[in-house]
Amino acid sequence: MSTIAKRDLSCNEEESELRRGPWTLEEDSLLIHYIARHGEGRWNMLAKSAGLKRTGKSCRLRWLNYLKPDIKRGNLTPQEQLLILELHSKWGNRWSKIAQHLPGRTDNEIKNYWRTRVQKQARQLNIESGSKRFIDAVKCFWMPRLLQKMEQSNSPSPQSSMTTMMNLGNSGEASMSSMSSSFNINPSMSSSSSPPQRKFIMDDANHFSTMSNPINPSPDSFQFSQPLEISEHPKSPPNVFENNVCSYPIQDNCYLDTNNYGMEGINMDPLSAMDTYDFSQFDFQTAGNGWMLDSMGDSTLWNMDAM
DNA sequence: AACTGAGTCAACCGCGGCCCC
DNA sequence: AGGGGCCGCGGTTGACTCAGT
Repeated sequence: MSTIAKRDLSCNEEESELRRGPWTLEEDSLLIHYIARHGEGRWNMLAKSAGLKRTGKSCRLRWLNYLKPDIKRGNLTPQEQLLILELHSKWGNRWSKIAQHLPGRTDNEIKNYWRTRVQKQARQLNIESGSKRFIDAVKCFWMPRLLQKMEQSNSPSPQSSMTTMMNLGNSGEASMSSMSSSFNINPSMSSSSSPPQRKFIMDDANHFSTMSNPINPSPDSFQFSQPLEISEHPKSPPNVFENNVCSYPIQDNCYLDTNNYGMEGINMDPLSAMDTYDFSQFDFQTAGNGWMLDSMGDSTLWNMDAM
């Protein structure tokens, strides 16, 4: 008899005993109290000893994904979303590995986020998630918008949430190490009285930097591990997807140039000429990339509020 | 108010790796 | 070496919620 058949048999034998479906409060309470007394692990034995008519697997899942005290509730923050996008670009669907770098978030939650939010965007763009084109779209549109959202939510304490993000990243090997980045964000570019431009720097050592004046740096509160990097931005309407370079304004007030899968290339220098820029002016280089324009012109896509 | 379709997320399932005997 | 049990991971499902009509 095959292993699988044996497994099925053993499952059938116990099927009448075992409960399935949503957990009740009583079951939750049993599990919580048992783990409080005896600790977690040995899930099959735990299930029996605790008097739960559940499989060890089910107990483990319930504990790790729902009952464990340090689990965070609520929506993923833009910082967490950004980290997920970055780590997924590096590791793919290694949800548990990604989750290790988002304290309080479970692999299940991250996986659900990816499937319901990220893959939804891919479907709407009519592209395959995980494809080169989709990765480009994530890098060129989604990440910068998250960054901008972070900046907006950061004020009046601009570095706090970014610092949080970097701390998250410091928990392991991946962190934000690939995000040697430099980008400027000026959310109020379109207003006549622009606030001081703020520039963010991320380096290979997971150090995050911010400064109010990139020309004459005066650090707000940060450490440098490398000389400040000041990115240049193009002064003319960009080419799009030429030699796989994604280079165009991402919003009225931001400009993005990326030529790789990391965030190394992200520049979000405000570009005053882009204030009134209209996506419809774009002359895409290749017909094959028309998908991007079509979809990006739709303001309902890549809407961070919907994430 | 009732219906419907889309979105969300907890839970289940199958598989593979690891460890012990 | 290999069989069996346990554990963890990633994919999938289905119940529930909510917004739109």
